[in-house]
Amino acid sequence: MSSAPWSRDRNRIGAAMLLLGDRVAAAGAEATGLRGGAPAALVSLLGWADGHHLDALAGGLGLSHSRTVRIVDGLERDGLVERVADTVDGRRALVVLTDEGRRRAEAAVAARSVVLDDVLAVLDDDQRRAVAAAAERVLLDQAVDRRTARHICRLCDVVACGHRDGDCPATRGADRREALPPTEGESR
Amino acid sequence: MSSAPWSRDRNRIGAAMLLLGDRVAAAGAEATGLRGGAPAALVSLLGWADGHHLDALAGGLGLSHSRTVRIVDGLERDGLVERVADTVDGRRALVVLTDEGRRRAEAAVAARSVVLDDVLAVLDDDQRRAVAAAAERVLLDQAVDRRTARHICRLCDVVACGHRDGDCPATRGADRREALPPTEGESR
DNA sequence: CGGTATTGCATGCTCGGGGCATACAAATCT
DNA sequence: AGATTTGTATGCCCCGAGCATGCAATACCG
Repeated sequence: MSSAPWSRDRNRIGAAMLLLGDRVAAAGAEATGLRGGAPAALVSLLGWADGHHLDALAGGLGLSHSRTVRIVDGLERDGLVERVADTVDGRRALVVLTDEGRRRAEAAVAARSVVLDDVLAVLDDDQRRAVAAAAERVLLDQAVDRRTARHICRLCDVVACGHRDGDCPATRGADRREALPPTEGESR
Repeated sequence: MSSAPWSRDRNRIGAAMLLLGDRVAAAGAEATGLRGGAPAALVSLLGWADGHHLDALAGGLGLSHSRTVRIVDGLERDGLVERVADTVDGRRALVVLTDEGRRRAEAAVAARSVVLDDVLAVLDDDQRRAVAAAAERVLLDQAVDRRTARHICRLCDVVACGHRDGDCPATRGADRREALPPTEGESR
């Protein structure tokens, strides 16, 4: 059997990607009871933004400052997040997860994993590994800077991702491009 | 090098998927000058919904009837679509693409292809084939019925997809589940 | 054949997400 | 101290999404 034309393969990849995106978004919304950018905000907080100031979160989410303010307002209203004043710089509002917020964020991450498992269950181990290797290559290639990397990783399970031990492809790709010292500690 | 744990692979697949989704959505919006569900509506019209009534389009897009009405309103206002009365059933408003609408829809499909090519360019041929094979399997597995299949295919390039010659994985998957005669022409 | 139910489209309304422009507060510069 | 910069919050608007409802055409049924 000769291989299908690339246009056909390409289209299938796009369709499967769209399906996964829909499912993941729905799962995140259901697991947190939140919609729009709020689930991603929660997960990003869990991953890297906890205790950071509001603008850093906005940058990582790829949202405007004002939008991020409203999202944090909502999370605070729901008791998932607290604003604490930065003792060093009084202008800054540091956003910290509450215990309940952490639980919700973890639930969102878990829900995403469940969906991915479900959708990918039909593949065999070799296929899953092949897709993962391709994904790693794509991430290394596409994460052109740290801000982009954080945006890509806005729904990541930071532990699984490898963020903690320097194995996150997006971060690695970004560092390579920016020629930062690879041990640089997450800049502002 | 031993293989990475599945949780790590899974997360990378999810991240790459999210990246692709963002890029495709942005490209569709830019190519059409439209936002929200409108680009998908155009592409679905081009693919299978041209000349169908409004509710069919709503079902395929996975949107409410009223939302679809507004989207069609907008497309009509922009001269991309026309409502024509169904001569058989006077209640129905058939939605047909104008020439300009067809051009826009084709532009959206092309933009999606460009993005997919760009993102996947870093892979070698074997990897692309492997990912495509995995995508096909996922689609066959996940398209549980025709409505779902159309939703999955709402951004598809219908020619490349294989819709026209019975090679669309989503449609095949749906037909298998619904045990419909495989040669059924599904409306249109 | 006339009345009722169903189907299909359109519209008013509300909710919420998103961003822009702006106002305000703290810190830094000169 | 005043001026500028940086960070946050708010008013405003646009638009996407759905629900409930209204209305028209068709289909069903006595």
